[in-house]
Amino acid sequence: MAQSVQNILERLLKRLTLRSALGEAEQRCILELPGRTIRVSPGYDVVRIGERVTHSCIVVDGMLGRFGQNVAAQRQVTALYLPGDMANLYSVVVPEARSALQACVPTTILQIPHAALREAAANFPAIAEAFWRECVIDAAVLSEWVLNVGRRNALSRAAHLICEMACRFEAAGIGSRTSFPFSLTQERLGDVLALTSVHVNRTLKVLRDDRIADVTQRGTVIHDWAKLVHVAEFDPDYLQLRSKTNGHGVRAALEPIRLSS
Amino acid sequence: MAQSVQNILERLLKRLTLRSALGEAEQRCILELPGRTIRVSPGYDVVRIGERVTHSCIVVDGMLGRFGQNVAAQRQVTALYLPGDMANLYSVVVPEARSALQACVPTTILQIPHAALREAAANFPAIAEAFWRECVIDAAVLSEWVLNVGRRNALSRAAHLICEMACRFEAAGIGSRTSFPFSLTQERLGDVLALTSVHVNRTLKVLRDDRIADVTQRGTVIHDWAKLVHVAEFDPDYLQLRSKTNGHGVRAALEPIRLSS
DNA sequence: CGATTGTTTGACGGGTCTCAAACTAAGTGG
DNA sequence: CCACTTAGTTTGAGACCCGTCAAACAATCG
Repeated sequence: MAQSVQNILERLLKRLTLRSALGEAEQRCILELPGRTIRVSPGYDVVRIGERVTHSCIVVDGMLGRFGQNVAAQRQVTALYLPGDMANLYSVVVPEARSALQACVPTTILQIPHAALREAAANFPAIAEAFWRECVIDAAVLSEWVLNVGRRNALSRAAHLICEMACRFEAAGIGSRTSFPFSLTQERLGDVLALTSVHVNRTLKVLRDDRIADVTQRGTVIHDWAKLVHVAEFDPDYLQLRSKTNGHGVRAALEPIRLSS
Repeated sequence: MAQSVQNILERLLKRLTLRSALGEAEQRCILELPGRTIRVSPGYDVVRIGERVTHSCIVVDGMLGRFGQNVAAQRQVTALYLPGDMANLYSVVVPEARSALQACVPTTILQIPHAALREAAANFPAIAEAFWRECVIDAAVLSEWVLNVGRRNALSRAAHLICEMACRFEAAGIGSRTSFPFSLTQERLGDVLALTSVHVNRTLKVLRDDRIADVTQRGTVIHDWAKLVHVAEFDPDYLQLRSKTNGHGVRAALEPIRLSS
């Protein structure tokens, strides 16, 4: 709980190097980013719509959700951010917030000034590229979510969310693939899944009765991963969580920018 | 129709400078990008899922759609690209395609090698930032689409799509706000709106009968913009189509990267 | 122990899907 | 110029998934 800023930045660095190759100087630059941690309660708006954002934040502990809203005051979560995630890295290049960022549970965040992130990106093109890549992967996850909401029914959609959370919690080093501290009220789950809380309840009941997974206030436990994946039509590739910086993939692709800077 | 590569790059440059400040050298760099145009028929896959992409493409004429697919072979369009748009700029940093890119109508595209785009980004940090920003805005549009699919009914959803297309066609300089060449088969519209073609038909009929808008094979005509916007709950801000590079906004934000490179 | 927040369950209604068939438009070849 | 084909649009009937409304139940905290 009481993690030092240093620990958090190491976790961020681990996340970045999973997908982008960073040299020693660049890694040091990331670890030396300035920032201050704040702790917020569930429902607290870290960013409000229309606000001009000056800091990006890393989730240290807890969970943040990105929200859109229609006139009927129905909310729709468009992204969930776990410990180690840069929740609004994109605000560095588009500082006018078009969606809110809200704590889903008691949450600690580390706020890093845009100026520091820009300076890091300016000094190290590989960092600029890593930031760009993180934003693109964020969009890929969002893209999968459109497919989810548009083309899967409530059961499959809920199962898909659980699969995604399982993979992301595991990658973040929190809990295991089959048991992790993912717990939202059914109301908030409805905001994520585009369902009413009543239907969320019925859907979770099916997953429970079929002995596939339990999603409760005390966390999530998966009893039958294979069946869950099947119901969800889940393919984890889009999360880009498997390291690629050791093969010839990303590293090779990076070279042109590296060489000419 | 027979536009020169030069014309297309000028259109691209116009798009970029709408949202990012680029100096003279940077503008010249964009205009000197190499590429070749190809013409494809509706249904042609410019990019297939799983493919390793080596070129990004700009839409010259026609329209491209980005597709995801679930196991039931239901397709979901996650983005539409109009003339002047960089359809898969993101592939520069994530070359493994996670979704297909398909021509929706007869389409001409300009393919630009990743290497050239990387070199431009490496030589000019402002170009790297502009590319990053375009990807982030793409994601913002996607984010609005999640809200659309998740929280609006068929009528409102269709109206929202028409509003978005109206603004984007206008910004691209094609047709007018109330009359523009947006025409897809109702089957493809269903792929975009996450509806069956039958229900697309019924929905368009309501818009037609209420004298709000006509979407036909010969294009789209809007009869009552105010009513359409109201039905759609449309707010164009998320498209980021109004120039901001003349105020102190983006230009000021750019300075840190400019200065230290 | 009451207040509050969240979960669970039931009955009913409506928006969208499915299946099916008729209709229209455009192109092709005899 | 006219059958014929093909792709797309339009309309109807019935079914199903999920939303709405309502109320009981459970858990947590002062």
